[in-house]
Amino acid sequence: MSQYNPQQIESKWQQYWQEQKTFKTPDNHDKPKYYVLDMFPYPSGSGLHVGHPEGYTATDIVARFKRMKGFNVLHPIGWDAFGLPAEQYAVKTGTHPRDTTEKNINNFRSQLQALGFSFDWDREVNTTDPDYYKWTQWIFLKLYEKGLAYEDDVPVNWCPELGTVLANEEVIDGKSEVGGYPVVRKPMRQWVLKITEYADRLLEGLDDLDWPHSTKEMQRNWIGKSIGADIDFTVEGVDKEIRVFTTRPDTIFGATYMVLAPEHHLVDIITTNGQRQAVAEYQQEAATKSDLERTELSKQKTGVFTGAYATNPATGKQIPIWVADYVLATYGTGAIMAVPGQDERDWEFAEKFGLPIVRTVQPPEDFDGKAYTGEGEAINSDFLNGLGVTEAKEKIIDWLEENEYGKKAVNYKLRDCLFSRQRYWGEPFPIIHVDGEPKPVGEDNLPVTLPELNDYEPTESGEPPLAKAEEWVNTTDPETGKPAVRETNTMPQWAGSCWYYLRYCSPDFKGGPVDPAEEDYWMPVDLYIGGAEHSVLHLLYARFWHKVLFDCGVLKTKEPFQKLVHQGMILGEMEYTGYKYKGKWISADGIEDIENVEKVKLDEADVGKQDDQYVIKDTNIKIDAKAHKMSKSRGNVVNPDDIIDEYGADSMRLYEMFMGPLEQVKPWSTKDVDGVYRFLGRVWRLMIDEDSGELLDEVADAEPSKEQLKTLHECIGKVTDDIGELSFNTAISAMMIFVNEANKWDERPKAVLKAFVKLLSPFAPHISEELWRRLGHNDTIAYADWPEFNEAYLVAETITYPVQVNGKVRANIEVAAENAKNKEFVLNLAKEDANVQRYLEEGELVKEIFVPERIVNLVVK
RNA sequence: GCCCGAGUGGCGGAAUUGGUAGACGCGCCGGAUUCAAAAUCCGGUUCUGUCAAAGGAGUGGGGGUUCGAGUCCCCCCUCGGGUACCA
Repeated sequence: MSQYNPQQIESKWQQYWQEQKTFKTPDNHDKPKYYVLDMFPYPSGSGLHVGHPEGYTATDIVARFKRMKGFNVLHPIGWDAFGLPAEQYAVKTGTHPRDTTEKNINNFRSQLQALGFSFDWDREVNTTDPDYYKWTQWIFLKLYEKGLAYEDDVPVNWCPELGTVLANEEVIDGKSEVGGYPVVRKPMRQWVLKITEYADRLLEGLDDLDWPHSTKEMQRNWIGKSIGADIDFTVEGVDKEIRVFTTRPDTIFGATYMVLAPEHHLVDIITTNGQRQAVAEYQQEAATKSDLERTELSKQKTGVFTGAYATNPATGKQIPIWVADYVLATYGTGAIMAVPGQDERDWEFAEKFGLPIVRTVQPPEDFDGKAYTGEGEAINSDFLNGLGVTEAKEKIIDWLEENEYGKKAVNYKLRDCLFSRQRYWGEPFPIIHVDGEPKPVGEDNLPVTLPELNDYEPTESGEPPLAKAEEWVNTTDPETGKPAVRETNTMPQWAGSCWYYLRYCSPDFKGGPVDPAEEDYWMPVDLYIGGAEHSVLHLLYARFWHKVLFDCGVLKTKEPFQKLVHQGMILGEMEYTGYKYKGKWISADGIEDIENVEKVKLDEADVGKQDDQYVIKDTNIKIDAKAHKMSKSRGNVVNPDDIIDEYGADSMRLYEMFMGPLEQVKPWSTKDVDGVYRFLGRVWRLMIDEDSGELLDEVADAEPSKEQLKTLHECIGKVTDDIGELSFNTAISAMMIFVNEANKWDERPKAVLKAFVKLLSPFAPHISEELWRRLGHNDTIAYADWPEFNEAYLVAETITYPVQVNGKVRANIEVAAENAKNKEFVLNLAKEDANVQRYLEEGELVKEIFVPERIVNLVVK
């Protein structure tokens, strides 16, 4: 008895690969290289979910394919292992985060190995390893030296109860997501990275990258470059000017008032005594609102008059200055000239507070809205009248510059990024404070390692946990011998992931983050696969660091990731939900309006379909049918281990690739795994006698027939092309077609079977290794030559032409290959067909369409 | 609101980029094998119609271009993702 037994085969070959170090990256640079990278995982306690293997299988297929195509392949993995969960667990249990992390990594590693991924395990990196974070710190020092890392008081979401700073998404309605404690905006001393200095280069660099359009677009929006003008308005009676940024300087004649953000530094100076109290109250109110609240409550504009006036430099008129929180302190100059005629927000505000509105762009006749933001001729604008928006902008900027009222200016939405966290489990900063001033510790003193602590909670005064390690904190400046205090903040989780792809090139290099020769050979990453949730932050920060290291002369490449692909999320199984009210089924529409509706999960067998609606079978009671995101709380999480136990890793890999296009969101369906499992069974039985376990008698050293070669080469062509385009689902389909065909053969030439096994091997490596061995090879299939596609074998003896009359197929005709391109011959044959003739008789033949080897269309009137 | 992306059988999806819509798989129906079942194998499976054919309809809806449209153009609807007072 020797049926296809994945469990046996898979552990055998996984062991073989490990012992033989089959996937060790070659040390020499004698071949073309290919660097294929996955976004490395955070090793969480719950282990792998089915989303991880999706991207990893895709890259593994490409890695294995490229090896067989003769490339030196770098295909590494590692761990993004700093982070909050291990620290929170430590606070609760006292377990050192290092121990938790190590345990989780071991679990992840064995899960990944059970899937048969061809990672080079000798190149594993771990962001929490001092040998790794030494270089994270080293890069920070470079940033510091270049003036790109600085300390600043930044308002952060401070939660006194939790004693920590929270990210915006961790704050809900002014309360902490965990525990529901109040959160306040509080300025704290933080490390900040000056990413804004690279805004233009980060924008321009996108052009040449082979990335999803939407991802590039998101980065562009995030950087948010806008071109306009800075204009200074003088304040009446105060020797101050207010600078505004505007993208519409052409509308300045319609600027009927100004607005300052509540935090603007001039508010206190210009406010008149009469308005002082009202303004102070308004500022107080604004301070207690979070950014989110300000925008969410934005339906109603609020604001107060400062009592002060400025002069509009274009009109010479006095315009009132208001304070309102719809102007953000953090964008532009924190002040605007308000042009209600051409700005919806200004219109809304002007309407509410009775401020004058002047149109300076002529709206089209049929325009019935309020503010008009489109193209049009300038009106009410003196010397700009009659000009289009673009010309008016140019002219007014010239005028502003001549009269020294302002100048052309560029602004970005992008802000410098907060780089410190008040936490333990992160990279310590290589910074000491001497006489209250920050000072780098010097390269020779790296790494600055994390001290041991007894507990991981922040101090009562809200200082980070590291402040408790007094012996560590209090040190001396090695240069001057003066007493010094170590920085007690740590770096955020994303620090380590900004450069890990570089470390893989030379994981043991002692002279820097990456060996220049290795970087020169391996970089850039040729294919990077990971989730779309990292479209902006990770990918932008990594590009930023990369460019900084380029400027430092550490790197020769300008961009890290040449081609990027996002795998689509895998949702849970389709769920059918019916609704009951007072014990009776009710239709799914309109249930929002009814209270006490009972949700009932339905089995697929009880579901029917009427037109486009899902219904309870044989009724017309509508139900909901939806696949949801996998989540513990929903209880629809699929564990890869279970699938491997039942079907094997090869089936798991194959199924995830067969589900649909890699980039698409798709619902999981365990019963569909049966399909690919059966396919592998058929592959097995194509060659192996299940009774004896030996090769079948049909498997022979015979010359392949023409037909067999055609079947094989159709498969080679399709699979080769499809891997190149990451269309794994159709590649698998092509292999299924081959096997369905080959199973009919009485004689199965070894040469054909071997070629097929090679095609299968990147997808289902374990069964392929096993069959390769049984077909008479003693070495691994991993470096076998990829089969050469030969189009000559595809030539068919006859070609079938569909024959249309007026665009509808009325017959199919067989034409011998030698006549297939003979237009006259084919058309005559087509017209002879009895059914075609019936339709030709209905009128006069006016046109004949002949597309060689495709179609015939006869047009009759 | 704005910016992307997508709508194809009962389900996941395919379609050489303008050339026979529904490949491949799941499910379902029928048959073979079996004492029986599992497993496996063979056949069928968009809807409608028919003993069978011939036909007719059909890729979210409406219009258009074309000999020919799932594919190209215009308008609309629905769903998914991102973003949100960025002046």
